[in-house]
Amino acid sequence: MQKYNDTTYAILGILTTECRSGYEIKQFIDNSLNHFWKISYGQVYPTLKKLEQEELATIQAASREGKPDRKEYFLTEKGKAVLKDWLEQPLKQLPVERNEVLLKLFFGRHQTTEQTLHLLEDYKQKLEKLYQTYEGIEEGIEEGIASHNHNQSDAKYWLFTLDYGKKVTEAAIAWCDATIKEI
Amino acid sequence: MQKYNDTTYAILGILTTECRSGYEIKQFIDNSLNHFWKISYGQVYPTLKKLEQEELATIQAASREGKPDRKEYFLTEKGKAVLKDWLEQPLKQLPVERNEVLLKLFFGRHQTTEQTLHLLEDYKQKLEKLYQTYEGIEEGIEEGIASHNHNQSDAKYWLFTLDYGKKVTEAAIAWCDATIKEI
DNA sequence: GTTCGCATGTAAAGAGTTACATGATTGT
DNA sequence: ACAATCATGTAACTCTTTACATGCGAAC
Repeated sequence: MQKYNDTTYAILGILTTECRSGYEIKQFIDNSLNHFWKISYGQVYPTLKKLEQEELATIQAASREGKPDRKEYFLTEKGKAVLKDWLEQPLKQLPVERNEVLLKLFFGRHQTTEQTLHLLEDYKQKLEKLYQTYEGIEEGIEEGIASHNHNQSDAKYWLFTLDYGKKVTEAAIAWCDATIKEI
Repeated sequence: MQKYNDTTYAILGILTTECRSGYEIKQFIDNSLNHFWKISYGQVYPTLKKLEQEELATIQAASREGKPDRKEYFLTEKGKAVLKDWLEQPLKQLPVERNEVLLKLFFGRHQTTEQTLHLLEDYKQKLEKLYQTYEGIEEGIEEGIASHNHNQSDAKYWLFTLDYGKKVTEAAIAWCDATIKEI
């Protein structure tokens, strides 16, 4: 089976929800996958175009009263098969996550102690803000369940991914505290 | 002051250690920064070339008995100033770290429970291996201190970055365990 | 002589961001 | 008129990986 990139699989997966247009997909990623995935319109539209060319999805033009026309995409059987196949594939090697803070800290000898402390405090603050973002997304998902806006069995998995973000961010914040004390 | 990319700053920083050649820089990154930074020869050599063109470093050809010739790079005052300036700059926004596991888990509804469990167990195993890699790097740094192979005050910061990797990986492993139980 | 580690490099392809361009509809 | 939101798209640029090409010196 032909290989696609993860961005393609992400969009393929989102098309199993009620998201249908490029605009909506981008919104969805910004609101619900933002803790571990992001995407720009510069990727969304070309990828959708490719999806149709490869017959993984079909397009339907939709005029909805009160809003501009849009293109709605629907997975084909082939599209569903490609998604299913990807889900079954073993994980690739864990990617190295580049971290600007650690890179600067690594060269901490060339900074003053104040600068290093400031770096860590700034990082900690950003992490705390991130944590709050996660809580916000979590609430959004829970509201979505309550108002039946999205599939209940999807929500379960969505909450798992959020928990990951929270746990890992907590650990990073704790490391900041410990390192600030040790410097 | 002109801006460069983080890869350039990483190399600039490494040139403050005893690493002098492109080959050595690549080795160093693979051995000591591998938990939060990586680089390919396709970046190393062109970046070094640019460093010289921009007068951030000078080249010296070096013949060492028993080994092929190589080019040794030395930071200029301008190079040191650029590095220092970057260290002082405030952090950019935290990047979104794409995570293939979370992406697959997000679409867990389209998998069997067995598949999801397998995904998480595979991830956990990879994280444990990663943790061991960190311990290996840590030992390497400690040996480097003992044998005076590298600057003592560098080592302090290097160990901080490793601790980060360990703490965050631990949290991820704990999340795997908790999620496996909950599924 | 051939394999391994040391050493330097480039070209092409792929991935992703940014900035731009366009236009509909609704509310103020 | 105008701003805001919804909506689609492209071109240029940057960054990175991969694959290839080359060659020295040592050890077996």
